[in-house]
This record gives sequence, C-alpha cells and structure tokens, in this order.
Amino acid sequence: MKEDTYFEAVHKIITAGHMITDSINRLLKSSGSTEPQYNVLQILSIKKDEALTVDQIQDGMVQRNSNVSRIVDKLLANGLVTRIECAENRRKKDIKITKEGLEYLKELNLVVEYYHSPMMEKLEKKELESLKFLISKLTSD
Amino acid sequence: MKEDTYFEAVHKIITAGHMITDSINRLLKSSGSTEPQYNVLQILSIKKDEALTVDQIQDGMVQRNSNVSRIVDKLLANGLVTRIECAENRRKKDIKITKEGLEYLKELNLVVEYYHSPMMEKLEKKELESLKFLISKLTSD
DNA sequence: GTACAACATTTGTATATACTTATATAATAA
DNA sequence: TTATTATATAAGTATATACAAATGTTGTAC
Repeated sequence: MKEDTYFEAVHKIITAGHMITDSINRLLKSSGSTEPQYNVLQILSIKKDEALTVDQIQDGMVQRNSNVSRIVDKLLANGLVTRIECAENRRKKDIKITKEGLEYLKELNLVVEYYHSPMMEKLEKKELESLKFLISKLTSD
Repeated sequence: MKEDTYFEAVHKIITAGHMITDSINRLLKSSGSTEPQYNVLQILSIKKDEALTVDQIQDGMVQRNSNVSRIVDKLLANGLVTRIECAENRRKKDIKITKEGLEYLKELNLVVEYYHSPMMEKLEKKELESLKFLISKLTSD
C-alpha cells in the first residue's frame, strides 16, 4: 500500500534528520558550542562580508523557533559575532561574524566533517542527487 | 563535487525532518497534545495488548533524549496510559495504552493524516521506495 | 550470605525552547 | 502633525529538555 510506504519514508526522514542533529549537537558541546550556535555561525560565514539581520538568520535556521536574539547574545559574549544597529533601518540589527568567529567555525567544521566522513561514502554521487531531488519534490508546495 | 552534493542532501534531510515534526507538533498542541506524547502513544499502540518498558519506548522515540518517565507522567494524568511495576523485574515498569488512549490517538491521527495528505501525493510509490532505500543506505553502519 | 557492579527508572537542576508581550522604529493615512 | 498599523528585535515567563545524581532492584564474585 502506497500510504504505508509514504509513512515509512517520512519516518525515515524524520529520524535521520533528528539523529544527525542530535549527534552533531553532542559533538559540538564537547567543543564548547551547540548546534544552533554553529548554525548561526555557518549562516553568517556564507556571506561573511555582509551583515545579516536577525530575520535573515532565522530563515536559515534548522530549528525555526530558535530565538536568534538570544543565540546571538551568546556568540557576542564570546566575541564570535558583532551586532550593531542597522544604519538604514534602526529596527534592524546588522550581525556579522568576526575573524575569531571564522577561526572558531573552522575548528567546529573539522569536528562536523569528521562526523560526516563515514556517512559520506555510503552513497554514490548519483544517489545523493536522487535523494536531493526526491526530498525537494516531497516538500515542494 | 560529491562532497557538496552530500552536504546538500543531508541538509535537505535535516530541514525536512525538523520542519515536519515542528508542523505536527504545532497541530497536536491545538488538540491538547505534543509530538513526544503522540510519539509515545503511537509506539504503545503498535502492540497494544502487551506492555512496554520505559527503555523500549525510548528506543522508538524520534527525540532520543526525551524523558519518557515524565512524558508518561502526563499521559497517565490524562488516563491515556497505565504504568505498573513489572512482575518479573521490579526495576522495570509495564506501560500500556488505555482504551481512552487509543480513542484519543485516533483523533490525533486524523489531525496528522490531514497534515500529510497533500504531501502524500507528491511522490509515486516507486519514488517513496527509492527514498526509503537511500536513507537506509545512508544511515546504515 | 555480603559486598559490589550493573541496570531501570525517577528526580533534581540548570539551561533552552516556545510562546506571549513589550519596546522601539518605520510606514501610512487622516 | 499625530494617530494607527506594521515591522524588527528583545524580554518575560512557563514549560520542556539535557545531563547528572539518586533510588531501588537485580546479578555476580567472593
């Protein structure tokens, strides 16, 4: 029955997704960080020369209910990001990753990549592309 | 590059998994429940005539760090499960879903199925099977 | 048998999260 | 202008979660 196959597939997506973030979170904690903090640093690092607002960071977060303000508070306290009032719109905040933040992110990336390395060999490139395609199709509106 | 494809695929799994559980959690809260509570009820309903221990329930949980004891406390307070000392091993607890629990679960399932119904049409049976296969392969040890 | 380790669950506690409300700024309309 | 509404972020608060420690039970070595 198709319905059963659907629920099995979705269950696999859900458990795999949670299992991966849980494992990474545990590893990151050993390095003094957390998955949400890592997530914010990563988002900021993509366009490391331009500032992002809280909203823009929120959009990229895995856990959508993350309180980015408070996560940024913590990163700020550790000198990993800067947060200044946006010049054009003083409601917004310009948040940027610092040089220290980028350095620290590199360390965290090593930990995360080490976690992924065995999994990375499990599927061929074609299979990974197929996986991407199928999930995109499933979650499209 | 294969590595990029890998990370894109994994990112899709993670965001899809979290997005689905978040959405379902929000819906369940409108029905007076939560995703973890629903998860426990579902696990208990599969073998509804035999009791499960805290450990066995834990194994089936999406969020592995769920404190099953406390989730069961809440279900118990609402009469949805029973919890008695296991006869063979008094360290264990025999937890069972009640008739009320099964009825309530039916209601929750309607809500959850309604959420899934549009997504269920997105992929063909063959595609769902392929998805299952790929995630299994990715997460196998 | 008594001690000691292992096991199953619960409880304590600090932190994080979800959700609401508040604050401040900006945009719009009368 | 000055209300009014919308927007962006932060703060308040209750609940949930993560992790450690405690409790009670069983298994095992001596």
